[in-house]
Amino acid sequence: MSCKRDDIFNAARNLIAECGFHGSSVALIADRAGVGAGTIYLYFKSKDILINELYQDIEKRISAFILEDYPGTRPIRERFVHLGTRLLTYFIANPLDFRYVEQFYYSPYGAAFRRDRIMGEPGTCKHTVYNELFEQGVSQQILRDLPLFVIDSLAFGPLLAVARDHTLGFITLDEHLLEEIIVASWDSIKR
Amino acid sequence: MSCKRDDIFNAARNLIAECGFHGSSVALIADRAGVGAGTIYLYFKSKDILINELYQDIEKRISAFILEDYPGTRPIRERFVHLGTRLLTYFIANPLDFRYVEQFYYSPYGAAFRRDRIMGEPGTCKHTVYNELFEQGVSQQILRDLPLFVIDSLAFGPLLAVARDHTLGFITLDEHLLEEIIVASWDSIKR
Amino acid sequence: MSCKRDDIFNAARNLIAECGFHGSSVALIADRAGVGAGTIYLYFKSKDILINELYQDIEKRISAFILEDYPGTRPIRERFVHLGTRLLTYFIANPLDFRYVEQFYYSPYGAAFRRDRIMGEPGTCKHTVYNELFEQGVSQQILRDLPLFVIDSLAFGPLLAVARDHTLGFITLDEHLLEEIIVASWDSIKR
Amino acid sequence: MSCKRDDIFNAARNLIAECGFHGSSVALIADRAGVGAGTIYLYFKSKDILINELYQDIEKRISAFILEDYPGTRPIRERFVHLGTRLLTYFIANPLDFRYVEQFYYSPYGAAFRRDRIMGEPGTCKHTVYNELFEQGVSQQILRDLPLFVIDSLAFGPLLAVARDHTLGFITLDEHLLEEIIVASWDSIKR
DNA sequence: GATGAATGAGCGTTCATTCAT
DNA sequence: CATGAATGAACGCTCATTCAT
Repeated sequence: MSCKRDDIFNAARNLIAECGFHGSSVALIADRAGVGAGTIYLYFKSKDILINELYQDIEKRISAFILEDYPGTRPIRERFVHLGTRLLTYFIANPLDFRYVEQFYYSPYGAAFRRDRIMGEPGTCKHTVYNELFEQGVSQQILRDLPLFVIDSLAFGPLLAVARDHTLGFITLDEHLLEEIIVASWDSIKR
Repeated sequence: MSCKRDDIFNAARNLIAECGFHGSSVALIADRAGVGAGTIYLYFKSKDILINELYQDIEKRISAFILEDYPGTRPIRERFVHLGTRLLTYFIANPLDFRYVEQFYYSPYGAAFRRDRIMGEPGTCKHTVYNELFEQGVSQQILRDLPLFVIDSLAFGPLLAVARDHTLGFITLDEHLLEEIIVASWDSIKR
Repeated sequence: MSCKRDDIFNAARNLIAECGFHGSSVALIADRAGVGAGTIYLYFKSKDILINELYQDIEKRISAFILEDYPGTRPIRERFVHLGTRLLTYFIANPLDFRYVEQFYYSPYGAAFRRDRIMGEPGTCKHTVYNELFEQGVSQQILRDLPLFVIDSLAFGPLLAVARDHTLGFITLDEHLLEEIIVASWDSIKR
Repeated sequence: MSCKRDDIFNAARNLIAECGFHGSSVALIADRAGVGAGTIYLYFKSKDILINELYQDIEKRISAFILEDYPGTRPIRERFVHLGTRLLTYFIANPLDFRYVEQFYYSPYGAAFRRDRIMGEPGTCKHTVYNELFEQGVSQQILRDLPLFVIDSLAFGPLLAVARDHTLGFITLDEHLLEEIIVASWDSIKR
């Protein structure tokens, strides 16, 4: 048994992942979700809001997945490997989520979203498990002494790039390759 | 003295960099370029063709810039540092080019463009100065023994990520920071 | 009680009859039909399709009208008089239908339509009640021994011409005049 | 040696005959005429005026052709046969003129043109050689006692219809067939 | 005279959104 | 709650017309 809100989420994600925002009209999303076009507006005030809430929904699921069995008290490196591995694993298992996130991230939607999130934070930067990890790593002199944003980019930039190669079929990420990539990523941030 | 074609290129790049493809109608581009809407069609057969030619134009300029003084006969590492540094330097100096390229790259335009380019190549993969460098690096056992696509992603994924942070104003890339980032990137691909 | 599809049909016919295809934009048709411009596309995939379906609709109504009480077993002459009279009567009663059909027929739309129809026919030429009549007439040596196309043109060329004069107000076709014209037309095809 | 005005006339006639008014932009006409687009406006105030003047030009040439050797003092029938034969002969020899005239005639251009011509006449109807002929024919009780417009339509309706069949390739008008058609046409107007 | 680059109103069409049912 | 017919503003694009050269 499914609820219409989820049907809409799934339809929107699949369609946008495949066809982009431009190729995904509300009517098409409604069609694929098996609901009337008007119904979408019962659950979301506008298409933009649907797009944003869908992103946050996926983010939440990703977050939940990578935090499963998170070894929060183990060494920095082990924790990083866990997070990186889980993230890549998630994207490999859920290529549509990856495609959607990517489309969102690099569009004006993503720019606005990030700007809002950063503006909305009272502290110096958003507080996530990554940031906590990187902050500790820097202060313990395990990671390079670089701004958190930079470490973030060094660490996840390559992971997202290989995830893209994988979803586009340019490479096939097996467990072994995945491990090597995580290690390489670690080597770029560790002191 | 300016020519209308360049005015249109600049207006399109600036507007799309800021507002995305969706938010950049032909009328708006024409307005900003200070020309009539019809004039755009004197220089470009369609909006799509304008978008693609603009991308190729920027790519050409980037390519010319990073190949200036390229030390093609020096060690792998030095060559890599040159390329990475020049690339980031270009993006810092031309943030609108970066925003445009990024939007293009992750949109259906970019997907189609890459598909065409890969299909059009007779060899196994496109031949660029990067690939040559990475191929040599791998065969000389200076770089990790990973698929070229992966090395590419490891090397440039983080560079593009920090360029993004910079253009969004999250960090400020000075010469020193830039150097550290390039080194970090090198550390993730070197053996 | 009216349905929007019919409203659009009527508005399109009236406007095109008066102003031609060129002078009948979708916006104008929608206006006259009392619907939004987008509504037209709920009922017709494109303006071209609207134009073609409208023609076929009128053709069907004409066909139904002239075949009413058709004395299919009576002499050739009587049958011809029936068909000619009914046809002219229809055009007199529905001058907008006549103007539309005429515009359609002599435009590229009509050329394409006839081409398709002739191509689509398995036999040597389209089978209509006219052709059947003329074929019989020729083989029974009641009509001149001329190609069917020619008999067709001899018979209907003048009828359409006088219908045109009537709709333009140059003449007024009363019952008596109509009868004389049909007889004249008959005289040009009979042996 | 050719003059630009004639080049434009020819290009316009050929293009419109083939592609209709809709498919014949000023730029295309200029191209085919081998002149600049602006040049057309040196010779014609607007596209509409070009179209109308072109029609009148063709009409004049047709008129000149059918009046060659016109046996103005011979019996009505002979004169009619002359006019009809010459008219059909002209259209067979100049199919592009026929196609143009036809397109013009049945479009709003033609309707307006005829209306203007009739309005412009102080007498009951326009004075042409046809009308003179038909008037005499009626008053001498050689032709049916019908309004001139009707005789006109009876006489020329079928001729134009067979000319159309010929230009479309449905029939081939040789000298013999042509003669039979003229006779048939005569039979419909003669008493 | 002759040009053709430039224009912008207007085209056919799409689609996010609304609302009567 | 749910619908989908209806909307009209906005889209990409065309083309008759103008005007600086």
